[in-house]
This record gives sequence, structure tokens and C-alpha cells, in this order.
Amino acid sequence: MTGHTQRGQCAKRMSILDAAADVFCRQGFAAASIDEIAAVACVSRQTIYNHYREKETLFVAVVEDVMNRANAMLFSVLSAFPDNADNLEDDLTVFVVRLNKNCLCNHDGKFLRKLVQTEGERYPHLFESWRQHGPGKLTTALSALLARLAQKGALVIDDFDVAARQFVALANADLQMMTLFGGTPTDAELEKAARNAVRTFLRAYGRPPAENAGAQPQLAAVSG
Amino acid sequence: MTGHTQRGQCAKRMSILDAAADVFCRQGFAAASIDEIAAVACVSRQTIYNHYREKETLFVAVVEDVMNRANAMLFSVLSAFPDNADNLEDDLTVFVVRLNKNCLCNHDGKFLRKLVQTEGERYPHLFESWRQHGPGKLTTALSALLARLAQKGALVIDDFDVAARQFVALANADLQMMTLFGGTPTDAELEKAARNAVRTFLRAYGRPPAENAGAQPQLAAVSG
DNA sequence: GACCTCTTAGACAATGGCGTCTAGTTTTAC
DNA sequence: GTAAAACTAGACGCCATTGTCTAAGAGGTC
Repeated sequence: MTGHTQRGQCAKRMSILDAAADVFCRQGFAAASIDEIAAVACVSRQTIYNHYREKETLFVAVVEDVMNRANAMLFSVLSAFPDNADNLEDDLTVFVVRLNKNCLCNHDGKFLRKLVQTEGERYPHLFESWRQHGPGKLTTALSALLARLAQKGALVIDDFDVAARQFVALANADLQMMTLFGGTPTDAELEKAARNAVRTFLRAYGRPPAENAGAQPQLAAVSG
Repeated sequence: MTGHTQRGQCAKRMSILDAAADVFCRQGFAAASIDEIAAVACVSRQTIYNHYREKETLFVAVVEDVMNRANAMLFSVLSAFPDNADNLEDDLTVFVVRLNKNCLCNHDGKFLRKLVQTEGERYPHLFESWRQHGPGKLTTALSALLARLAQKGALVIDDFDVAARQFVALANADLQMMTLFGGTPTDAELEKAARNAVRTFLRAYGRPPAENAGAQPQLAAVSG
């Protein structure tokens, strides 16, 4: 019955949430002013207080909103990995590119990492759920994925959890500094970083592709 | 002539700097109040304004102070790596433990990472110098160290810069999440993380120790 | 003791942001 | 068309903080 109003309200809400995410991310919770958020959202200040009781309520809503988006995207990227990996190196590289581009280095990823550092101590419960559903889910899902690949004989891994964490770490190795300083990697940089990460990961955990075991393994493929 | 007075002033200055670092790190620049800094430093507010013209001046001084300490510590850890590495795995493990404990996961490291994220965009010049002298120096020094080890035949590396970044990334793989959430790793966790990192790094870039080239390399040492 | 510098505690105006309220306008529902 | 709901613009009180100023105290040298 209130469909139209809901749509109008919903648009306002999203506009407010987007603007608040922008301002909170740039300024931090304390320095962000409601007036600036209202200006960015092209909305009256009273409208914000109409939707959210106070500044902290708005902040919590923003974080939860971004968390939901980020989790959905993470799930999407994770489930896009092919079940039958025919070319492991290429498949992993595509996966790492997508992971970096859509989850780790994108707008929401930077927002969450930044906010969890600045306000994490002040809102432990808020980010604890993100910790479980975000990075926690990532490592467990990756761990399961690596276990599957190991069972197929494509990888040789003793500790799947450690390998999963190292996989993520390697995927970020080349981009960490850039993202720390606010930069956004280009597609070429993403591709290069992913290739470096996957190559090293496979050099550590990969198996020689052929059945002639004992032959020169991946290690000797270092070309220089 | 004013030697005693100078010492007293110096003590006050350090007390102020320490307190300000503490408060700035916890609250961020905007939310940190001069009164709280004064209270933590056990100093009158006027004394702070006596030493530093305004809040921003104090902030810059704090960041520079921490940067200097961090750089000195980094240099110390880097130069502690033995010239003649007899047992590469153990030497690297000790090195990673020291790196994490004294540079990356310690008080100053967390402070700089946090502040560079929260205030980096507002003070680009301030943290640009840290970027060069901190992480920049670390990767170049590590790159040189790896090149030295490769020349000795202990490692097989095609791109030293990439390997250096990956080394740091692996060193942080197990601790990243903990430090992101403000926790401090125990000695046992540091040891374990370092061992995992070095083992994987050597699995990727290591050389079989013996001269019987072509034999089963490190890859087969996976015990499970 | 006289003097000088640093420090302290507190008062002070000025600023700015938060959250409330009101009056007036637009949009939506029926 | 009308009524209800939502939005806008702006004023308002309140509070925290910044940075200045003043009067008094502490510690040192000569």
C-alpha cells in the first residue's frame, strides 16, 4: 500500500547511507559532521535524524550495510571458482584478480579495513560479526577450496588453514602498500600482482603436472 | 648553563609525546582532546601549548618522533641478520620473529599503520617520507639481502623485489588479522607464524641443500 | 634573598557540532 | 481534492573543545 512512499524513502535511505559511508570513511566517526553528510546526500539534516535516531545509529547502519554488500560480493567471487579446474594457474590467477578487484581493494573493502582500525575498539560487537562473516568466511572457504584441490592431487598441502592465509597474503603482497596509501590499482597491476602471487603459491604448494614423478618439478622452472 | 632546566624540559617533552601518541592512536586526530593528552602526560594544558603551538604541530611532532624510533628499530633488525647464514631456515625464522615483534606488530608499527590510514590523506607529505624510509627501505633492504643469498646459491629467485614483498606478506600472513583487531601476538604465536612463513618461502624459493642437483627438492619434504 | 624561567590551575571567549523544535513546502495515498 | 506523511530550511539550547590569558607556585642560578 505504501509502495511509492517506500520507494521514495528507500532512495533517501540509500542516498544517506552512501553519503555517510563516504564521509565516515574520509573523516572518521568523530570528525564526520552530520551537516556534511546531509550536504553530500542532498538531504536535509532533519531527514537524517528522521531515519536514524542519532549519529551512532547512522554509523552502525552504514557499517552493516557495507558489510552486507561486501559479504555478498565475497560469496559471489568465491562461488565463481570453477569446480573442474583445468588450468590451475590461470584459474587461480583469475580468482585472485577478482578477489582483489571486487573484495579487497574496492571501495567497500577499503572502507571496512579503515573503519575497523579506527573504530574497532569502540564498537567491538559491530566488527566482530564482520570478522566472522568476512575474513573468517574467506579463509575457511579458501581452506576448503585448497583441500579439494589437494585431494585431486593438484596441490600438496599439509596445513590448509595456513595455506589459505598465505594465499590471501600473497594475493595482497604487491598491492598492500598501494591500498594502504589510498591508491587504486589498475587492471594491469591487478593482473601482474595476481600472477606473481599464484606463481609463488604454486611453486610452494604445486605439484608437477605430469605423472612422471621424480622429474624436474616446478622449482626448476625458474627462468629468471 | 640551563642544563638542568633543559633536562626537565626534555622529560616533559617526551612525556607529552608519549601521551599524545597514545591518545592520538586510540582516538584519532579529531577526537583526541588536548585535555586528555595533558591528563595522560600528567602535565598542564598550557605546557603543551608552550611546547607546541597548536594541536596540529603536536600531531606532526608525534608522528615524526614515532617514525624516527621505528626507522632506527628497523635498521637495527635488518643489520642483525648474519652475514654468513649457516642454517638458512633458522636464521630467517629468527629474523621474521624479530621483524614482527619489534617493527610490524609492536606499538609504533600499529600506530603508524593506523595513523597513515586515518590521517594519510590529510597530511600527504608527512607520511610520504615514512613510506620511503619505512616500508620502502624495508623492501629494498630485503631485496638486497635476498639477492645476496641467491648469489650464494641458497635461494633461486627471478625477481628480488617481488620476492621481498612476498616475504613480508608471508611473515604477516598469520598475524594480519590479529593486529588488524588490535591484539598483540604471544611469543609462541610469533614463533609459529615465522616458521610457517619461512617454510613456505623456502618451499617456493629454496634450493635443495646438497650438490646432487636434480634430486628430489624441498618440494618432497612435505610431511603432512 | 633577588631573579628568572618553567609550570600549574583555572577562567575566558569563540567556535562548531549535535540533537530538538517549528513552520512551511512537497510528495504521496486514497 | 483532501488528508497524511515526509521533506526542507532555519533557529535554538547545549555541550565539548580549542587556544589565550592571568595569577600564583616551583625550582634553579647568581
